[in-house]
Amino acid sequence: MRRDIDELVKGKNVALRFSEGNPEDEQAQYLIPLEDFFQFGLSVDCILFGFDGQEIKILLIERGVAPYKSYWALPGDLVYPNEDLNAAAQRVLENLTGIRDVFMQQIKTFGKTDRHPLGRVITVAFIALIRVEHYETRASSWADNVRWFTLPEVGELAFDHNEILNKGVEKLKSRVRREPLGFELLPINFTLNQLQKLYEAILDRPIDKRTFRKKILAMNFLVKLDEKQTKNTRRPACLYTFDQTRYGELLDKGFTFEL
Amino acid sequence: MRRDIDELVKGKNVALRFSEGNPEDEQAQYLIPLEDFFQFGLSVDCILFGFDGQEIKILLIERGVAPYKSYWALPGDLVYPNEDLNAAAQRVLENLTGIRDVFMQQIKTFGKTDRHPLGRVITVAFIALIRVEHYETRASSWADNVRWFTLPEVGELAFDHNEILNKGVEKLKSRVRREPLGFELLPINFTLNQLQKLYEAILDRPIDKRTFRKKILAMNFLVKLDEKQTKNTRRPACLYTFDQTRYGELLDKGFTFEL
DNA sequence: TTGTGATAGTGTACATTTTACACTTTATAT
DNA sequence: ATATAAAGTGTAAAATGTACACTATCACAA
Repeated sequence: MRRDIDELVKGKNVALRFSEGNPEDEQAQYLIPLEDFFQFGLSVDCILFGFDGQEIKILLIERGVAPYKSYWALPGDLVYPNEDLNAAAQRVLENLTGIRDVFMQQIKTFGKTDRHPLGRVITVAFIALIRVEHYETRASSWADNVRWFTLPEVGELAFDHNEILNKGVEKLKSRVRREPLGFELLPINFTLNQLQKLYEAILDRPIDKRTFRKKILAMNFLVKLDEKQTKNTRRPACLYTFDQTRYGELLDKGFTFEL
Repeated sequence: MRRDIDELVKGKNVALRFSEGNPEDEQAQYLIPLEDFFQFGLSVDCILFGFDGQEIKILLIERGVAPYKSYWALPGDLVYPNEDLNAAAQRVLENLTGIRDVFMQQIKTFGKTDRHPLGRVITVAFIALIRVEHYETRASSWADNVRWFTLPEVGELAFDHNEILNKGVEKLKSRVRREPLGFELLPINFTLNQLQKLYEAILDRPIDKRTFRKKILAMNFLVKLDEKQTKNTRRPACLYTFDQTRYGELLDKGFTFEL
């Protein structure tokens, strides 16, 4: 993939030569000044959202190394040279929580020239949603400490992570109304009350119970299960599950989720 | 900003040392393997949308250099080491069209490992909207040729630019319904019929005239001007303009644009 | 100047969607 | 058996969205 890469390290002002097709063809060659190429660091940062039944929480790590040692930060890491962006983000979260195939979406890339004290490192930010029931956080070599925060608990973070976090919360709020993301934060089988509480937590406003149930059931991709909630103090609630296949079929017919 | 950078070129396996605060403090130092750092190329690509009164058009350039010489491509360029992402995108479009302060939004970052034949170059994609009345395209040192395309006219583009373009069109369609972007594509003063045609072109479906006018005027941020359209063949239409200040005030009151 | 043609501009009735609102049911725990 | 706490359900009024067809105005040409 990368050719003549040895040229890169021979000296600071060496240009990288690259030819396409016939190497004799002068026209097919061009020079790119090294100064302009392969100068950037690249990282991914993940805003990992969870839901404990009451509140939306965000997983942060306490940095164990400089820069920003002992600051709390979004989990993130440098991208490996042969790794896709999504793969890097998945890797970060797998190392941290042990979960594979986390639901994840890219939200924005942050690239201010001075955002990293070490040099020009740009970062691609993702939001990730997990079912809290599953997670098991692990300390990593980069982190002293790992902890779930509610939004108001979050203080000053490392790098530009406050800005990234704000963007992530904003995107979660807007996307959760137009895409069926909420289910990623609940157990596979959930009650309608759990779902409603989740939406109320994300959108930060109360929702009328009957209206909510009518709307969400009318969309016709929730399947009512025979089993009911166990371990409830009082009357147990019916369990539902999100039918991905049915949702896909609806999409094909031009349906758009909206809440 | 970047310290000890000379280390970078001394040899392939040298690590970059960085210390924060007191250099005596061992704890505050850490090593990053060179292999993982400053390995990436970074570019921006712009999807430049224009509207000729009938159809949405996209500006493409014909590449004059390898790779993908003589393919059509989105305008883009490598980001300078000390340049912010937005600044780079603005520069690309200023060089191409002579316009400064183009309306622009980041849409997504594309970073597949094999997307660039030269090496690992990731690109941050933007959509940009301009008033066609103003533009004056210029050939650049990178481009043989510059031309507006309608969407169906676009063939196979360089790199992964078809994928980027599709994403851009998708984002334009969804954002134009939730943000007052359309006005960026029309002259400062425009008629309601022009505005309607624009929406019909972007959303690719007919809209009822009376419904459209009622909706858009009810939002209360369009100002009817005294002057009327000139150079019309038949009855001239009233001109309107978008009142940015008024729109801002509405936003503060919790209003959300929706069409 | 007058007539004609093309586009601008307007209002209403009906259908749909959204909202607000309070009581009954059910399983559990005592 | 009974008390309790949470689950679950329907309707009417308001607001919003949609469909639809004619009149008004100016430019141009005769």
